[in-house]
Amino acid sequence: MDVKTLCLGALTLGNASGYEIKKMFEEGPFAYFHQAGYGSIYPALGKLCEEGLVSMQEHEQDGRPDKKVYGLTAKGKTALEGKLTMQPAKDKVRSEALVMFFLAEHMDAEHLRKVFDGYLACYRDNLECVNSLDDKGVSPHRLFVRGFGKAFYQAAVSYMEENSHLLFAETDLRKTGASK
Amino acid sequence: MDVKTLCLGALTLGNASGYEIKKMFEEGPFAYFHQAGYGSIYPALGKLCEEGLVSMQEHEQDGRPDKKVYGLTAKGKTALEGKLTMQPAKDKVRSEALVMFFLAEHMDAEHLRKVFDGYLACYRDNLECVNSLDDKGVSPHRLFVRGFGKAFYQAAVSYMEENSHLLFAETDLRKTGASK
DNA sequence: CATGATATATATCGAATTGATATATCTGCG
DNA sequence: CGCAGATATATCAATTCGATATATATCATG
Repeated sequence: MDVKTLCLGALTLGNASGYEIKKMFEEGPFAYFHQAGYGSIYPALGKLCEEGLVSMQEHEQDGRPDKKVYGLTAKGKTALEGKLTMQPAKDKVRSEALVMFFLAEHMDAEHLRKVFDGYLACYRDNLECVNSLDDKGVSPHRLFVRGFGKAFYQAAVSYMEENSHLLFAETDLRKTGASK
Repeated sequence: MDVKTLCLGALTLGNASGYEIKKMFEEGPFAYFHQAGYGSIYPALGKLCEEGLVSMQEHEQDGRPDKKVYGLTAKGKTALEGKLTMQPAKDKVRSEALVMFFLAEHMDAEHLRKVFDGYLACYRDNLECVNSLDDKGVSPHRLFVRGFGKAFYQAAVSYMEENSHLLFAETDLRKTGASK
């Protein structure tokens, strides 16, 4: 699934600028399961415009550069529906923190602790963030996706809270002599 | 974390060829939290060799091309330890299936069902696969990482089993007239 | 026994993506 | 008043992806 398809998908939520689409991947509805940066969004919108799959309207703004608001055309909607008939690729996770934990024996104990604390804090934030969303009026499909994210964050936080000893056991023993 | 660093990390598990490193990301220990393809692994190993961070030894083989087995040098181990002092980037998930579920209203009901069934089956496989691993003799750090994967897979499978109705509710109503 | 699929093994290449940066201005805070 | 952060578009080098090429062994299937 390329960024062009993702942009078409984002525009089904309503007209938006490149900047706003970026935010959908950063903090918005797509944040939990996909990402895209300016460097791929702006060229993608340009190409989609050329192909007639999206329309563009410039809104003058004082000071800031003109806002270019894109919208899905009928042709674009059809193209998106076509893309959605494919088989989705397998999920891809890339977690530098887990790589580091895996290689923890090559790490300084203090830094390991710092990385762990940051990682847990991050997942707690994510969880709190999803939990604070209002589900009223959200379509069941999207609640399914949101719930999936919630379940994942919850599982991650619980697991870390219950199993941190696996990462710190040896260090603790060395430092305190004995601790459970 | 670039592929060069990942290769150094993979080589801490023992000497390996590019092909074997790829498999570590495909089915092996890294499969659950990172990935890398030939197109990045082979150039990375070449560069690491030039920089003296890994050593290389060719093993003749009958028929198949010579196997090039790489090993971590002392300099390489130091370089890896240096890389592991950084702050890890945020986890990145990209799930085409979740994008599709999010946009399910634009999809054919039959295809949606097929995608869902495939997705659930895939996570069940993953879970079974991790559960069948033997934990004996594995260091606690690595058990932590493995357990994290297990927790995630378990959460995904349970969530999908319990909440599929959110994706199919409307369709079911249309087709059967009423079904809970 | 032939055929085809899968595994071993390295390597390359165009296309896509990342991540950082440049530019310019407004808003809100202390 | 200054400074950080938000708004907004855009580009670019470096990296990564995904597919493909090459060559052979092995294993199952009809």
